[in-house]
Amino acid sequence: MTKQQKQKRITILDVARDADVSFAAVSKVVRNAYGVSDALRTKVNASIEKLGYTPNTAARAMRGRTFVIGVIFPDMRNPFFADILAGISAALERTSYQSVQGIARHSTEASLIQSMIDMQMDGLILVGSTASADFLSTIGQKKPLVAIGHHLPDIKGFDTVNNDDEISGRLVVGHLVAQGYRKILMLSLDTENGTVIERREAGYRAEMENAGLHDEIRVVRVSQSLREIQVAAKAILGSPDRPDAIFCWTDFVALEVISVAQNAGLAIPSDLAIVGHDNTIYCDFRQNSLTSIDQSGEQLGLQAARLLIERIEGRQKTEHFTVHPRLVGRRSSAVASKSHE
Amino acid sequence: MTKQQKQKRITILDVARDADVSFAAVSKVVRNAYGVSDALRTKVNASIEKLGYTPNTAARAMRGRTFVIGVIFPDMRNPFFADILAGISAALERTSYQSVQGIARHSTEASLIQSMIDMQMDGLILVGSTASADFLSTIGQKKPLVAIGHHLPDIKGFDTVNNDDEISGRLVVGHLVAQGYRKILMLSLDTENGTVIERREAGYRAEMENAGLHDEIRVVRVSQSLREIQVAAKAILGSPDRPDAIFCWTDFVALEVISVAQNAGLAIPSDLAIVGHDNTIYCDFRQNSLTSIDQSGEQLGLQAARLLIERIEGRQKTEHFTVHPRLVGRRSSAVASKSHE
DNA sequence: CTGAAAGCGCTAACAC
DNA sequence: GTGTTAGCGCTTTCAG
Repeated sequence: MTKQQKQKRITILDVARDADVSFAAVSKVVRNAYGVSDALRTKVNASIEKLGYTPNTAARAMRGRTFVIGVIFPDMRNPFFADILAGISAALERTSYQSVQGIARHSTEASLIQSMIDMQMDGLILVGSTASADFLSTIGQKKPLVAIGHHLPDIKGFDTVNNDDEISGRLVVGHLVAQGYRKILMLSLDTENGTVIERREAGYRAEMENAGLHDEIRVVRVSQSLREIQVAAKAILGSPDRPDAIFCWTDFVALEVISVAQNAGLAIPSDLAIVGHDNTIYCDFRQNSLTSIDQSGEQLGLQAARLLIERIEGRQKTEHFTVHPRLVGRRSSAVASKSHE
Repeated sequence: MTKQQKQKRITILDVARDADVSFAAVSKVVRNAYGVSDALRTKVNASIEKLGYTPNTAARAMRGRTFVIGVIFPDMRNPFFADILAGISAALERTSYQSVQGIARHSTEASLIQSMIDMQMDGLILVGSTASADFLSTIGQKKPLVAIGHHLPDIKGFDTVNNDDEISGRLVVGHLVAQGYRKILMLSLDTENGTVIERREAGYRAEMENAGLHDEIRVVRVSQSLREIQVAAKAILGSPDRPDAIFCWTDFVALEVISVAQNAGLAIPSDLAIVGHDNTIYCDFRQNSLTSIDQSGEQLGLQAARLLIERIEGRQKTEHFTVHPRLVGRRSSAVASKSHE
């Protein structure tokens, strides 16, 4: 044990002594509880300020709320998640809640969820969770829970916030068809429980049918690994019936496809159009100029935080919130180049 | 309060009852404490397994360690941080410690640190903190603390892990000079307490002197905002004495400069060479082909976690660890194009 | 080797 | 309006 640990921290008792009131009075002031006079409040607040008191969250956790919520991401590399977090933070700013984040891949997600529960967090936001709806329902029974990007029908026991991914797929195909592309392939994610991805694929298929391109429907699913994406992209671009457009499930994959296509000597967008998803900050760079779907991560995060707090404060009924995507056209799909000035 | 909160969780008492031993015995088994028979241990572990018991971190926190450490990042958009986190996670995997993350800009950093202390985390790793050394020393007195990317001389009271940023600067200039560039400008960060950046600048200056390019030394400092970077890049590239090479303090800035340069009709690397820093995953894309400095984020994270745990377990003496950067050459600085196959 | 007992700092009834 | 009191689940002496 280090020497540091032995230092005594300022507790509610120190404040009470300093302000010359009972420690219960201090607790009430801190919690904004009912039944404290202004005089007392002022006096206590002065002492809190003077001593630099902050409540011990762990101790709070043993009796009631911690005012901490946990946010779990599947990885930290996708800049889209930063947008979601920005939305969550914005929503939390006006409340007394704080958030901490955790990063967990599929295999470690359950244990991270458990340890956040063990830390007595008041609620959880799961972003792009690959856990089953059943599992999440079980957790939802124990803790307020909101899932972003997990939209099976008829989910009960926890709230969800989602982009309308079917529309995403439709928008992309509609756009590409309008630009004159026909052989449109979707490069999708090979996931355990990819409900978001499934909807996106469904939208792609539906709109392809709609455009009379039934025979051109082609979906290739690969993992998140850069290596596998590269191999798949090369295979697709090297095949005799090469597509003339590729819709990638997320921007990062699209950027990799651009890279592979350029290495193969293909011109974008004349030989090949590429569309991504999430409209991350990299899309706008001239060297990428990537057409993408904007699903407003900030909105998703904002709504998730709102729903979670409602849950924590007592709502029982399940709610599902949907945001609507829009397409942002850039050069990678033959949209007339727009000046950045 | 939601209904969920009222559900009773499995406690040490339930386990004790099930295993028919005292609850103190269970505590000892869980903590791997000295003085429990194998028979008792087996019995208790069976009950723990059977009941699915996990210790309540908050309750633990009130008496001893939580086995949770907090990691604070300045933002979530730089993929370099993901590498650092990967290193930390790898180091923690073989221990009983877990980590949670927090994201804080300069103005919210102090309060996030405080709330992690309030949550009784056993230690803190600060990545790219912009807080003063004094402030961090104060915190270091209360909690084990390791800072990554904060290398003022003579720091006491907390450990640091750093890339040798002076060498970074030297490597870049040396490389560019070798490639025939002379008018090398550094696009740096305008930070409150940019000690990492200052070292990098120092290396740049030193090597410029060394190469007899004293008169070409030019450092431009801008904030992290995309808008400001853009404006600065345009100004630099539009000026009459445009540099023939730009060293950017981080890859993201370099990518933006590539974008602006292309929009301005400049060819890379013939009109302009660009070098980044951190060797993030985007450097390798054909459309960027960005020469960059690799400072091994994973190594930084690994060492930071190691030092932190040593501190938690009792080390008093301050330690500083340094890793050595290397340059990864790509097309943006005229290195012969390498095939990706 | 095992168990009993004393809190850690706080919240929330409840009593004054 | 304000103070008293009883725990929350656990770790950690200290007796047995």
